[in-house]
Amino acid sequence: MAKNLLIVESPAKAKTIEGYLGKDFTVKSSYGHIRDLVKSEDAIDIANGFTQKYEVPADKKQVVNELKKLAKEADIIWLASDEDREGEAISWHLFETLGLKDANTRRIVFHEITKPAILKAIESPRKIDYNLVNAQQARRVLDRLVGFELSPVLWKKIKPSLSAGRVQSVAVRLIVEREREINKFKPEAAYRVVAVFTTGKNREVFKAELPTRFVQQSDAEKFLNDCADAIFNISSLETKPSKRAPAAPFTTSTLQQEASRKLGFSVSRTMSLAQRLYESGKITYMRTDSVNLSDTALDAAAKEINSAFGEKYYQFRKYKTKSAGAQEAHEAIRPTYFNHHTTDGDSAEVRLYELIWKRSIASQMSEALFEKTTAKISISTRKDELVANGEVLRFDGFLKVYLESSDEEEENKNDHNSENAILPPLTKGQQLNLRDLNATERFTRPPARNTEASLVKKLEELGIGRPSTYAPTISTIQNRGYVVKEDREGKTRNYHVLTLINKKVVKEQKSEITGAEKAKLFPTDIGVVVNDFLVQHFNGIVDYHFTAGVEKKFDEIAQGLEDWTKMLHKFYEPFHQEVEETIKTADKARGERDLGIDPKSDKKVSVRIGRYGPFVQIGEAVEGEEKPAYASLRAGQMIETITLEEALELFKLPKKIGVFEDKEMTVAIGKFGPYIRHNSMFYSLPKGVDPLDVDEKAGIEIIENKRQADADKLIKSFKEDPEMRIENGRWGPYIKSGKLNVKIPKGKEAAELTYEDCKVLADAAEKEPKKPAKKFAKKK
DNA sequence: CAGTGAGCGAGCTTCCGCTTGACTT
Repeated sequence: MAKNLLIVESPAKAKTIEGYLGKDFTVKSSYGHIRDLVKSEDAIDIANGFTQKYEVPADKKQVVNELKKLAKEADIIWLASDEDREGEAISWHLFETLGLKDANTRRIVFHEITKPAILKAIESPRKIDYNLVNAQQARRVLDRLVGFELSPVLWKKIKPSLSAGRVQSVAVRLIVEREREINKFKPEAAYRVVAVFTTGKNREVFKAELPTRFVQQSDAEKFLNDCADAIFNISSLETKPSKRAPAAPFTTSTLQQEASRKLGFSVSRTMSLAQRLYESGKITYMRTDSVNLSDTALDAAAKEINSAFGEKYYQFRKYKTKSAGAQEAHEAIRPTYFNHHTTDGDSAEVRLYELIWKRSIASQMSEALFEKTTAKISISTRKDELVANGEVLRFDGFLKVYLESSDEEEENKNDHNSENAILPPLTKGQQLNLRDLNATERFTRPPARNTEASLVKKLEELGIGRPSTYAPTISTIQNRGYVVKEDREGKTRNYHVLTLINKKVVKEQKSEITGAEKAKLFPTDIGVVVNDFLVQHFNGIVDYHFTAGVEKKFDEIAQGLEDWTKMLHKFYEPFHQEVEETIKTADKARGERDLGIDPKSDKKVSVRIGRYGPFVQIGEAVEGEEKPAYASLRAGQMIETITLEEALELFKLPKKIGVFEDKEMTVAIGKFGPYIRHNSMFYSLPKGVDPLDVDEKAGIEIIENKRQADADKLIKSFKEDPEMRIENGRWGPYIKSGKLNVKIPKGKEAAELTYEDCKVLADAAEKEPKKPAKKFAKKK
């Protein structure tokens, strides 16, 4: 029988440690926190020093019971939860809930899961640090008070079931404010001049650019004309060495960012893949804010670099955390075994593993060395000089395995930049042959919309949220409908290009797509209304620096410099006052906006949020008079930005366009685009057709075309039941039984199936359990 | 793939952080 019970937070960790400690130790996991505040209003007794009422949630009862039993049988209980605020609280909750005794309980901590680290920890146990526990309680209580007092204000003033909190509300605010910056942004055009020169016998080609841009087209044109007969010489040539150092190994946040940029993973996908790698022992813990590598890891990395790449590629490095709120209870995310350059598993797992391996290995490698060359080119007819930049890699160093990407790079990838190309051999004074010269109109860019990962980056910079909550927070603000992750189509924009051809300037107009977005975060109307309400009435809470401020207080509590109940009182009293005041005095917020007057009816046009979402209204509801006209906004339209014209357009549809086979045809726009409704059937309009242009004749044509296409698809129909048919689909034939599509089992020939065969298959398919509507459906 | 948009009232919603499943494809 084991004499010792050691409890950690994660079962995967428990398994590893059990292997290190031998049979005198039973190592178990608490699966994170084992208790939480009760859900009801009496969870916190404010008048009584913020006394808390805790309960063991249903899904934790089993764990707690097992731990209780094992604790009774053990001589010594080792509480080995993480060494941070939350970890200390977990130990305290375990102590309380399991009914442990001071005499045989030991609190130990370690930062890395290695045998020496754990043995060392066991040699120097301590007591539970109640200052740290108090800091956690203050954090927990403050979050509950903020969340559970603020949310009901929203239910009263905006809509039921809404939520607000210290973290999520700031996340939404970041998205709303970024969207406003983008809407406000006015792009400025200027001409960028690029010249292409040839040199030497082989007529090698390189590009040079004018450092200044011309706002006026006439200035750009004059420049080009001036160059028509000019002589170009290298006026100066400068070569400077430069170097680049590798990035620190991954934390949760940087892993999410790189996996998003390089692999296109959402933050939750990254985390669940990382969890799988962690559970199968391939990487260290994936929820961390530390950039530290353990000594054993450093040794292993050094060994691997020396043997795989050679000594000159190795460089010992120690990284310091940059994020203010870091608690560093774990190591950085790294492979468990540096000599495993790749791994098995599905391709996403493999790609994430390789990313982690490369980043970790590169972090202990030498700098990359470059030679940067800048050539200035004089123009005999102008004072301006053209500049050509070249970069030559002299030693690859860490670039042999890994190059960190950046958001800016993503931004610039459309801009055909000539920067950092390789220059041919050049000499000072050398005369160059001009091959091409043009001036292209370029526009300043609005600030970039956030991706999930770039939002995580900002939250981390502000010290808001923790590694374990970044992914859930991003999901929450989407699930609440405050923010949507969407693709949006761009708009066509014209720009001008001036080109010097045969010593004459030729003007050309070209067009490009601008503003197209893929998987970016957009605020919704309800997100905007909730945010504006919170900013107006609870500015202190949604202030970007609120968390940083309270974190400072929590640190003081943790150091025993501040009393946690005093701190909470100081916060709570004015906050609660604000809540009461707002409930009493604030108006209901519907985000209403007046767009102007409808020229046809002379009535007021307004938009606001209704029960079913945002809608436009023409006129006002007055008793005894005709009801106002209503129309819902379409996807991509927002209260804040819709114009009067766009709003009035909404009333042109649905439109009756005529009669076909004694039934009316109606054109409307639905979730999947414009369609014709006829005899309870839907017919999508062909792409590019304006629904307002569709008349009776065009409508009939569309319906007949669709019927013809359906007939072409038909393989077989049955007299017994007109709803039952076999059709040719994209992936081969299938049975269509009413609304249900049924796969044809392998080995059966579609054309030979009888009605009875189809009926049996369809009935079987009907009985099959339907997949749930959402992955994480509502909790009961 | 609708068009809707009044009011009342009971009963419900909601936070952040620490952990994994149990589900699909």
